[in-house]
Amino acid sequence: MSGQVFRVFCDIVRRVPAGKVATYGQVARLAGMPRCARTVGCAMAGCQDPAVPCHRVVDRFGGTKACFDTFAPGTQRALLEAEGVTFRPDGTVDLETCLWSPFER
DNA sequence: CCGATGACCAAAC
DNA sequence: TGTTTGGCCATCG
Repeated sequence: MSGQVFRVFCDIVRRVPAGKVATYGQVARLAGMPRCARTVGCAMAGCQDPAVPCHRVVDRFGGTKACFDTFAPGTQRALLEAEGVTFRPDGTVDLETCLWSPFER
């Protein structure tokens, strides 16, 4: 919570409904910084705020392997599946079905 | 206190 | 059309 940008990211991630996922680039774009996708992940890893569903934020391909440092392997997937998010056979989130649209809620 | 790195993405060559 | 480099903010060392 040291920066205002950080706050913006949290606000956007917080408005992602259960059963939907958002990409780092999407969140960054909504925050007004299209090239600040890295900061989003960094902020999530550094903050880990319980009010911010970091597990609903995935990379552009729907992969969550990069989160193994913060989330144990399979933990994030279990949370998303519990919320109704569908996964592909390759272990990535089905963005075609569960990608969150910023225009809805 | 300063330098380097990082849960990434998109534009440019 | 594919590959490479740049960039943004925060956190770690």
